[in-house]
Amino acid sequence: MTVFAPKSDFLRVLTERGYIHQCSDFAGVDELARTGSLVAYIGFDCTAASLHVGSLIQIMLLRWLQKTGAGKPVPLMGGGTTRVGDPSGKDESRKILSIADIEANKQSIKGVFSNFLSFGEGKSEAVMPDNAEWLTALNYIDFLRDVGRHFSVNRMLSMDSVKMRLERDQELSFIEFNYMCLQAYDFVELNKRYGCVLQMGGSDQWGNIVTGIDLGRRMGTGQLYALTSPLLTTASGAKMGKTAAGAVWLNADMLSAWDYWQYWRNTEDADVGRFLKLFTELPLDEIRRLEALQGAEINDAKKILANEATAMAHGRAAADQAMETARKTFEEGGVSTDLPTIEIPRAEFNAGVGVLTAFVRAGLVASTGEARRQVKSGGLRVNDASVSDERATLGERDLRDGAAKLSLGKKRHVLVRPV
RNA sequence: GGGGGAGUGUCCCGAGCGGCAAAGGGGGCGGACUGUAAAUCCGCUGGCUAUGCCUUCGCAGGUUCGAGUCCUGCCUCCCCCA
Repeated sequence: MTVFAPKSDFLRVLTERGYIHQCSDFAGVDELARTGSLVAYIGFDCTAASLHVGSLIQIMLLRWLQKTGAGKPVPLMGGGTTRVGDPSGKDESRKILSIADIEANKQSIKGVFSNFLSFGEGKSEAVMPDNAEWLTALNYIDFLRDVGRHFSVNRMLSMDSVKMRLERDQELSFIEFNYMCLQAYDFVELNKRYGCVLQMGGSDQWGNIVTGIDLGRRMGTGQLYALTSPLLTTASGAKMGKTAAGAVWLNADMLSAWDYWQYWRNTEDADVGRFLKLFTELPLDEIRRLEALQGAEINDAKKILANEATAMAHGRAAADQAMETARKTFEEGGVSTDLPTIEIPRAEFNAGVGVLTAFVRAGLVASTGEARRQVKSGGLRVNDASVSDERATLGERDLRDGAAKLSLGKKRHVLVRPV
């Protein structure tokens, strides 16, 4: 990357913290950011009911834009484009979601942003449009005449997202092939509506974004800009945001603050510094101190990472509570009443609930068969005592403060409480 | 339209002479070692009221004591020819 000394706080922060993969024109973006007149958007798919950690870096871009006073963040809901499906970076066609599902997903996703951005009509306050607002109103013939004529199929065929599919003989439907045209058109439309001149996104979006810049020039928007963030993987090569239990969702109703905190707490040593820079707002000199910690001491840095990241997504109170629960559970080996809890009717409990069944009910294992296998390898514990008899039952003697602690492995704990 | 090939354990890839709950990977989970890390090593990786029973190899039939494996039809995908 070329050496560029940004004058704006926005680009300086992004550069220092490692958010930038490519930018079409550093100086141009820098100047707009410096004068506080940078309107920038990032599109978000509505393919699931929540965004996950993989989108967090994008959300942070918008947050820094607002926080540094560089301009107006525009998180764009892809209510329209999600009906089409983006082929970028995907091997296979995406299944097409129903319009009702997309709408429900959109509503659910909207909530996340209020934790990260402040919305309003002010110059640096965020707005959240949905591209369904203009895309669904398009008339096919008009669109072809006004917009379609600016696209070269020759060039579209040479784009990585398309080329990859063609080379591997993988189906690329016409509807997906059109995705980039719609995304490009979004950029132009947002320019008209909000004076938006910068589109940001993951590095896999570079082609789509540049296509939008190009369309803008042909349709008279004036100069537009692109800025992409690196595609994040963990130090050992795994994609960000996926765990055994599934994606690391940002919505509290899909992943509890406790589990979210644990996700960050379990960061690999080699990632701590990088993640502190990207996913917290701690000052850089503080981060340098934390990432320099050696051996077991780096656990302190991970706790701070978990705390800061959780506070941003779920609030400071939820983060503090997760930390306290973790302290009691892991450092004192005790029972925190704030652990995830399931309830079992008193009568059923008194009649005797099999341990295997209890672990299934707690959601720690998928079936009694799996529970049985875990018993064999010593993975199940009740109140920290290893389960050796698969026919044992839970009873009054297992209750501590009215609940029994079931554990799978060393990290996953659930309380069972008779009511 | 004609010819050829493929679809396997509901995460993925992939072997499979008529005796198959089905080889081997990857991923994942558990255990050991540690620091709730990484790396490494070991075990497990259809379901159940469980020495048994039930459901699995694209779908539906058929042959057979017995079918992932053989036969027929259908669906989907790929390649070659038109």
